[in-house]
Amino acid sequence: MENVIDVLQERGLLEAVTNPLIKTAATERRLTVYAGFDPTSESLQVGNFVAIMGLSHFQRCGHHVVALVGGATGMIGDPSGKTSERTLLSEEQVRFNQEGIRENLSRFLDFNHPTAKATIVNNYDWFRDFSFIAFLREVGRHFRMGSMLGKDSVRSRLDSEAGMSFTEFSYQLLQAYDFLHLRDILQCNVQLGGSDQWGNITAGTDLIRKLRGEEAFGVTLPLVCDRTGQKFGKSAGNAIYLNSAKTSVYDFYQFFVRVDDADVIRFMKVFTFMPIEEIEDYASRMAVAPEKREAQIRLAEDVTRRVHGEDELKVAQRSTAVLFGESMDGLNATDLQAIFADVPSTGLVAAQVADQPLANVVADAGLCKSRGEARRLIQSGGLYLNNRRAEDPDQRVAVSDIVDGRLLVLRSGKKRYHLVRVG
RNA sequence: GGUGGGGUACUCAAGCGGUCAACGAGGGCAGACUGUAAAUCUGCUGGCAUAGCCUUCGAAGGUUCGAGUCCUUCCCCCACCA
Repeated sequence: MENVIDVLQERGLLEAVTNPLIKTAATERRLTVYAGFDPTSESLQVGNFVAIMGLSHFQRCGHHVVALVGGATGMIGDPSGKTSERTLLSEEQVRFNQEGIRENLSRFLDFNHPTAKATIVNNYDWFRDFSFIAFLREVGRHFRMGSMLGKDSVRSRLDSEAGMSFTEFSYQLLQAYDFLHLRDILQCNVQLGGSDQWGNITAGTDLIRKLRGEEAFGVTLPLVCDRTGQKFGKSAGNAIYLNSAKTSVYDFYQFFVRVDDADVIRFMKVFTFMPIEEIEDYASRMAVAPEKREAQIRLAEDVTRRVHGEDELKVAQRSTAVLFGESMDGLNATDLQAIFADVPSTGLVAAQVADQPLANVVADAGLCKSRGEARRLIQSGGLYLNNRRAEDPDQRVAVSDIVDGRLLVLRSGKKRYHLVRVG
């Protein structure tokens, strides 16, 4: 069995460890590692993928893994909303989101593995009945102000204009306690997290050392950014989700197809299990013929297959072939519907479409935020109706534009498609 | 609690009573070019029934023919002091 720390390092997935002894520990015994996920949405995002891959590598190397849903910490983290209703609603929402997240995770972690077990827990379960007074007496007293204030996460906030509330300041105590609790109930001895989690993780290892006299480990993963320094996982300002109801398989696939040359090799190492040699092979071929974008296509294929399955991948690939290929003349509504199955779509009644100003239809369909924006898009030549550029901002949708009386294909720019179902 | 500074559009940031839907920069969107690229150049970037109208400058009032700009109260943030 490979050493998981070596594997992470080789793939550029290792930022730092709290204690180098973890490397020998990883070969000598079966570790139990946990990573936390905030249930702020019913679906994880591509941004969470790094941590998932991290856990996955641990499990593949024979260690136990624990995915923690931050039901309690998630509630603290978000200060907006109304206090009285919020707690109850959030609890339901968190339960709901936990299922979505569990579903996401089950595609990557093996919950039925005979030896390397995977578990999912929710920290709300142990924080719910933990009173503030009890928490201060049992946990708070072990934390020193000096070290709490010394954390980068705290200092940078205190130095900024935004400042920091006590609630946010206390967050590190909650996460430290999570680690301690998981150590007690599941013999968890490693915490995995993004590099921004360093302070929270060391708070946990310190607490365990102090109260249990044991050395627990922390491993941080690099924050994955693209070449422009943007945090990975956003497309046009929207997060890319792992759940196809929130981000269509087509958009998901396309997101990876469009990865920049400068990032694609690194992303292959991070987001796939492809052997390093094979990845290097793509790197050398890309150096010769970058315009073929073989690496991007392979990356998109690999990730889409693992997240959404073979069948969904095929549909996305077929859609891509048509959408970036020929004109759509000669295709009927049924063909189009199949091809555009994964393209975002909106249902509108016939009266909202036939003989209506194109700009209104575009706005109503949700392709643009407002009619004014739709008009500007048409004026700048960026709007296509059934793959033909719209020329006039005042033009109306002709009945003959509606394919088989059922469908309208809108496109903004070169690649953002939107389907209107007329019914 | 005291003193001082500050809250302007997605973000940063101009704005010294009318010429402010609000300079500029970044970001975003679109066009040309291209590899569904990068770089570059160009246009747009509050809403609408778009030569016009409506709603915005922390909140609410007030002064004024007219307020993002002046006054009052309140809310929030920052710094220093306690």
